[in-house]
Amino acid sequence: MKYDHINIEKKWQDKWEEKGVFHAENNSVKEKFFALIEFPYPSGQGLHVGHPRPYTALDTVARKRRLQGYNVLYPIGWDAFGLPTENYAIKNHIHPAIVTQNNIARFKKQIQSLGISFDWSREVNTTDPSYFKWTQWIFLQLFKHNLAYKKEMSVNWCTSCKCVLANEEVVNGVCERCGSEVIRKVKSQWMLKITEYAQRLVDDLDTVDYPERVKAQQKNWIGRSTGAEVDFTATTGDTLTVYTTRPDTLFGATYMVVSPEHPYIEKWTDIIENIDEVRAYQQEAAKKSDFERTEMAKDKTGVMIKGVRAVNPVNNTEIPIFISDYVLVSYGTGAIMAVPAHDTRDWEFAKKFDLPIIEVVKGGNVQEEAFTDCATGVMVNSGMLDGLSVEDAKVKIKQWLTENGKGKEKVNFKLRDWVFSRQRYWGEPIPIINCPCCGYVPLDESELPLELPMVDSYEPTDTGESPLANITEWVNVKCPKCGKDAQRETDTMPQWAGSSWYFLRYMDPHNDTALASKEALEYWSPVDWYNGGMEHTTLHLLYSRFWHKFLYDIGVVPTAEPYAKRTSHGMILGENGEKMSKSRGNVVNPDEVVAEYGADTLRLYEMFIGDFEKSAPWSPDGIRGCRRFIERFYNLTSNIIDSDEIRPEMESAFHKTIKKVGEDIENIKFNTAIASLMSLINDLVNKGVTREELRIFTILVDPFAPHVAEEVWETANLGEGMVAEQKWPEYDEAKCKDETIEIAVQVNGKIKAKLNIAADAENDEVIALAKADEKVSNAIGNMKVVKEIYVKGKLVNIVVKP
RNA sequence: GCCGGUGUGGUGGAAUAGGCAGACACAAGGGACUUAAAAUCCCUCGAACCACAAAUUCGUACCGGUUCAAGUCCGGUCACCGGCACCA
Repeated sequence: MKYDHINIEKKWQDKWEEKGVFHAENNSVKEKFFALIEFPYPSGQGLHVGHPRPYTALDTVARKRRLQGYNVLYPIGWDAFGLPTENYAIKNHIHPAIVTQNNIARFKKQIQSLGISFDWSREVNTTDPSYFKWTQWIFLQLFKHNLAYKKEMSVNWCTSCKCVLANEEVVNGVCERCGSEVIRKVKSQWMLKITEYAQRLVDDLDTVDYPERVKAQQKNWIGRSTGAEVDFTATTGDTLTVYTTRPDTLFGATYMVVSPEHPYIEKWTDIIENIDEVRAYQQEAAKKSDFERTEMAKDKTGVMIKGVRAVNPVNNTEIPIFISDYVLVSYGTGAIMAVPAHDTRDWEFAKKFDLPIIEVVKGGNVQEEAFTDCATGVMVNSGMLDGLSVEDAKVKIKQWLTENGKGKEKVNFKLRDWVFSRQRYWGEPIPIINCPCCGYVPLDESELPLELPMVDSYEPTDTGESPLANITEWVNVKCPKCGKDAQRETDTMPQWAGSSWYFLRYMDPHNDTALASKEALEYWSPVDWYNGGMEHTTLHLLYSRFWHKFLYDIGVVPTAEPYAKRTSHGMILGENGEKMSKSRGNVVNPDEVVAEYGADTLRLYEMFIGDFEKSAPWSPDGIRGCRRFIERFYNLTSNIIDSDEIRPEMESAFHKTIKKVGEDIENIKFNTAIASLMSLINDLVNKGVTREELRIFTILVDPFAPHVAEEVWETANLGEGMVAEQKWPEYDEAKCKDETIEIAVQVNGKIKAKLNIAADAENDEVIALAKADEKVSNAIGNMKVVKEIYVKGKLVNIVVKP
């Protein structure tokens, strides 16, 4: 019997929607389960087969949880602001809003053809004013709590997008999005103080269930380090503070280095004897991008500042001060004490400039190379620290510094504040008015949403100003505070804004008096299970945790963390094992797969292709096995034994499969869950299937291949209603066990025979049986038995000696 | 350089409180059905030895260790992937 996937899948998709079986209830006494996927950016390319992998995975979980009686919220929406849409709009002279609308329509049609159990009644769209009203509202709260501020600073500027980028968006010195060169540009930017939350963003990772690799990457990115600030006194009388993680090596500091941007250079202009040389070096450094500076890391450059020296507070030694671009202005204090004996960078610099190298931790040959692997060493040449371990020396010197007013313990982070403005049209306008008298004045909340003006030209400008700046009728307003002439902020928010809180909107998507009602937030928070890509670990995931913590602090949301559990899917690669991309020509469009094999086959294959957390290459051959499974399942309906019971000989197989499939789904081992269903169906095809067996099997298949499950349910008349309305079967642990089992018998670890024994047979009994076996006794021969081991249900090992 | 991960048949991948390596599937080969093909069904399928079978030996990147027993644990090496990187 041929399986007509085209008509059957359409039929059930319509029925599900008609009955609203996937709609979540907001006022339910049932236990809730909130499953979340990263909502897609509706690009012009449409879906490729990588998109459905996470959607299907959580759909499998969501469908199973519904069958288990949970009130499941599994929503979707569109992260639709952003540059690709805007660039496409500019090129083709279509308004980005129209482009967005078209792309969404296409994405929606594609996704709906997959039969994912999304609650479409809660669809959100970040570009919808009723949505971004609340994105702007959150920004205003951040502003009011001094977490949003404007700052003149050197920023990453993409020469092609003509737009500022966050540090996170610069990859290897080029724009993450378009691959163009990124240069430094000094601009006034809106910033968000994510650094204020750095410590909590690290600490609270202990309270959530994320994969270790995700936690590690976030910690790495936040880059917490503990050390000390040490005050050196310059010969000018100024205090020059450095940050170090190795205060124990203070006696080994033979010179200092300040970054080219350090403010003391200005201050000391008249004192520095070689100021021209210093200035020239500053200018050279300023020309280089951050990337160039780090690329040339190997070769240290710098200039000694003549006329000023610094005094080491522990031994009053005068040491020289250099400027060098290997010291970054943006980290610590922008100045370091250099300990060449125990730091590779300082060592290289000291060698180049012929500076003294003093060993302060015993163990290496510091004239040959820096001895950095010295955490367990002993202090030397260090006055009061001599003889102490590195660990103890750290404690003692910090104490000394504090007591003598020469420094203090200090924690530093690599994380920097979030550059939040973009000089583009297609983003949320920042709801701030710049008044010459009152400064930055927040728009009154009653004026939200502040919508984008409809314009003809939204091309970026070369001057670095937002295209909104040219629209004078929009820009020029009266100051809400003093009523005088003022101007709107013309920068827009980055794409990360709308996606930093979208999961909250799903809880109550049509609310127009709050981002979501208190009741909805209380009931649905936190997200129970969030699946997404590793590429968002340091961007979206960190940003949204930051916003959520802020919303928690001001009493808007009930939990400190937004996501209780996070999982990550591997990519679907092209047939050639490379990442799918248009330029590589290895993109597989799900539409074609759905047309040829059906959505169920695609879903099943995406889950069967391999370990969900690892990437796997697409195989046009591999998918055929999944289609075969669907057909074998469908054809079971013509092989039914008229019985409403599980046959005794099938009992353990069914109980085991129920257990395995259920556990594997929760543990994201979809591939082995499907393998166990395949094993069972192979048996059923041979032995036939009773009505009850088919009923159970169909429910187990449903989370993976819901259309064919419904069709089988209906065709075989297995029960009232749809499969989607049934109860997930329970298993009985006692019935998962077989009465007789096969064990292996080894002699000295080599398998000699297989034995069928009763599962509950005792040690002695099994060993006696094993020894009675002809092959085993031959192997033992007349050697001496020294040990007999029976591992219950697994094997026997008889250890013999000649 | 630092952090994280991975390494198993022709292929995708199973198997870790240490216990029969290769489940499940794909591809390939052989057979049945068919005028033929497709589909379907049955058989074989890590390697060596061998006419064949039985038996034996080898085999989870590499070297070594612990153990009755190691893909799994420990020490070391190599390769690849991802992230970070002059962060003091």
